[in-house]
Amino acid sequence: MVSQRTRETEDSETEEETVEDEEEISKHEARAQEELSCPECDGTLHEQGGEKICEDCSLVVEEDMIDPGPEWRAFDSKERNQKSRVGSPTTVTMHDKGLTTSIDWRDKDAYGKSIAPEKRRRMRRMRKWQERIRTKDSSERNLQFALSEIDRMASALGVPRDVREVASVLYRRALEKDLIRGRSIEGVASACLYAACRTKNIPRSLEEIETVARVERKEIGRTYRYISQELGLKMEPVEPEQYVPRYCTELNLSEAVQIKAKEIIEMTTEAGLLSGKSPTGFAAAAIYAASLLCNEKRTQREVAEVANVTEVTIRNRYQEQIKVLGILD
DNA sequence: ATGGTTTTTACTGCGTC
DNA sequence: GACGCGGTAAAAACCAT
Repeated sequence: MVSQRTRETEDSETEEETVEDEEEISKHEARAQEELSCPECDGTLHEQGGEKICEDCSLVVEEDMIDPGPEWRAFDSKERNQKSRVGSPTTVTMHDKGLTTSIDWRDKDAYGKSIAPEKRRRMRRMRKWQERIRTKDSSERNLQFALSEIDRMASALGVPRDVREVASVLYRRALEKDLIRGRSIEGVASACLYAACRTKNIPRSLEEIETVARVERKEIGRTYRYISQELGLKMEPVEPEQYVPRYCTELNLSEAVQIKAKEIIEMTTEAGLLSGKSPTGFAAAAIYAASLLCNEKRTQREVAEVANVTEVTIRNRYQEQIKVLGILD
């Protein structure tokens, strides 16, 4: 009831020196994107949340893209030179951040010559210990399993890599703070992924997470709330707009409907209808209404299906929305 | 634990194709 | 008659206290 949305400026830590370089980077990105244009209207494509979206008509051109960019961030050109690149980048999605030393099993030296017998014994011992250290204790194995689970689920949902990284970091922090105790690894991993999606503005609803997770929604939600509180994650409520492009493409609706739906959401949100309501249902109702207005009607059932809400919810939101809109138009 | 709010479940009636 | 749609009541889920 009091969940009126708080528009906070998040991440307002803009340091002066970084600015020009950030610009340079974004210019570079823009150039890369200009080569591609929308098949429908030749508009510029814009990458957002693992989806390629046309800026003009909001058509989702490509989903589940692979993020080819570097996983590190460069804050100035010096740093960028340093970081780009020798060897594989470190990644938090591996339990040892991919930094393991691996010792060859062959008893040969760097020139391929056999190693003297007395050294061989030493090598063998080192190898053994290396393996022991790699998966040191239960928490390491725990992490290993959890991170592979996060990766599996993220792949199944088709979320980009940076989200997985965030999820991995969250899991590590949860583990450090000993928040896993008494909870299933699966549950915490799912919750971390859900949280990561939200922080990265790539909305995947709990329902969607549930389809790939091995735990039920209730537990994911409960665990999510717990860890987000314990880790001090400041989450803003999900904006209904974020669901619009995905739902619309799933329903084969045109860009006009998307724009209309977003309009409806904006106007009705102004009027305070969103407060306390589920963003998915809200978006679904707006899409339904927009589909009617644009003569591309979809049934309530169809919309309800893709949005994972019931028709009743759509009806209720829809009624409220058109009531407000009726006064306005 | 409790109470208030929202969503879901289940069911009914009405109009249309 | 099947289907879409609107409405309702009761159960379930959710959330803050």
